[in-house]
Amino acid sequence: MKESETATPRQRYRAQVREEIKQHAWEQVATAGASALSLNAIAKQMGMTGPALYRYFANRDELITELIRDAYRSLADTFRARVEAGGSLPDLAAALRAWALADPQRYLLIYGTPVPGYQAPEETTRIAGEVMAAVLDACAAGQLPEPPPSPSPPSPSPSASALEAHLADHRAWAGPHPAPAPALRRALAFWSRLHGLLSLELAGHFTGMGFDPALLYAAETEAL
Amino acid sequence: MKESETATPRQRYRAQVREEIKQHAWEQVATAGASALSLNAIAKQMGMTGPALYRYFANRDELITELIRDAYRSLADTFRARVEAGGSLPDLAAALRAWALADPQRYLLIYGTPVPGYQAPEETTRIAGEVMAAVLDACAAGQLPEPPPSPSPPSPSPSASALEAHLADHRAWAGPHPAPAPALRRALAFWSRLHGLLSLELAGHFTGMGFDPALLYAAETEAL
DNA sequence: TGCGATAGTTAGAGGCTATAACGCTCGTCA
DNA sequence: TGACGAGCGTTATAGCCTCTAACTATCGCA
Repeated sequence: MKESETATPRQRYRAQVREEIKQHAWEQVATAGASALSLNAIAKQMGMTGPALYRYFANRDELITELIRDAYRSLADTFRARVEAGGSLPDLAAALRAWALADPQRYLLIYGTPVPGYQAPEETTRIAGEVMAAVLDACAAGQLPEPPPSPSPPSPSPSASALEAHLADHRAWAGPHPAPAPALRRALAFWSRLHGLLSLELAGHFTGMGFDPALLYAAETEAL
Repeated sequence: MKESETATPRQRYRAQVREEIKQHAWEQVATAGASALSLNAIAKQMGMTGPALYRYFANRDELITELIRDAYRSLADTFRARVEAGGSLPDLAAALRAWALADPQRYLLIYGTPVPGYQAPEETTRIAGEVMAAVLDACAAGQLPEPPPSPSPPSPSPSASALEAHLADHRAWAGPHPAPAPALRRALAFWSRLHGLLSLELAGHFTGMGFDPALLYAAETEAL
């Protein structure tokens, strides 16, 4: 709000119209999916002609990129808030499902099928990194500080320990995060398993199967 | 082949052109994704004008539906062959990954983001059921016939047993398959976990993270 | 051999993205 | 306070796309 106070009237108007465009864009995305988003239709809804929108977004891709950025931002903020409130991994899992079900197309916008040529800008990948960092925080928090090297307990399978060794060597994606290798592994399992369930559920692959996806989700959450 | 022998020349020609159209369609899908598929472009590649293709497919959706059906058919055949050769669950997992990596867009065509309004025809859901049946076969095969009701072994977590009880009551999706509840649970875990990994990998969410997705896949396969 | 079904054509309506060129208005600054 | 210029929105246009209508030409069967 500070910025909008100090800006010139022209800048304030511009920012306001951009927001209005994005709002209509979200409505279209929510109802028909990102692929059906039409600048022309948005302009008509706003009582303008199509080309006018090109004053605000260079092209359709730039608008979608902005929506993707905002979606990542929203998810990162949601996770960050949970983690700072002391949330554990199951808390994050529940938050993720709630966030996804609140607006399925928003989830699919960032984790759904990308168009082959698309390259996300640096800012987007940075925010995506924030999301992973929050997951890593939760994984590293609810964990034994340093499990002694007794190879007995629930018999870590060969692939699992091979993976952990590999991850210990390839932890660039975790940035400067101090999470130990088992936490890295848990974070990847969290991400991929829950994404698997959510994307199948949101894509409707469970409809008609009769069972309740929430129970499956809860069981997978607990298995982590 | 029998059919094409008994058919009239007209019918044979028609079937042949349909196949040629689908072949060009697959090329487009493989390079630019299903959303970029253009009947016009296909027609030009074949030396025809756009409207000519409407003699063979009522509209763009019907062509895509046919591609989806063929993709499911291909996956179901792949699974069925493995199961009949005595393949275990890890075998199916490896086959799934190979099938997905062979043509990522084909995988995403059936398991990627659907367009909101789309309703799959009965035949498609039936073939999708075949895929699940093969997984259920593998799950039921490599399993203890009837674990005695001793609630001790690796302490089944509350959510997991609640889920199994729920699945025992809602097994309509398994059809007449005789798989016990734990097998149903394993099949769903197989499907959702591996889909999670594959869709993230194919969507490029692992690129730039440095680690090898194959190792993560192997570890998850073993965890099943 | 002739006729009917069917393949492929052109023409065109209506949608989309995107650019170019034009007026008009609003805020700023002398 | 008044003039000027930046920026907003318009129309026109090009070039895609899907899909329909109407016409022509051809192929195969009776």
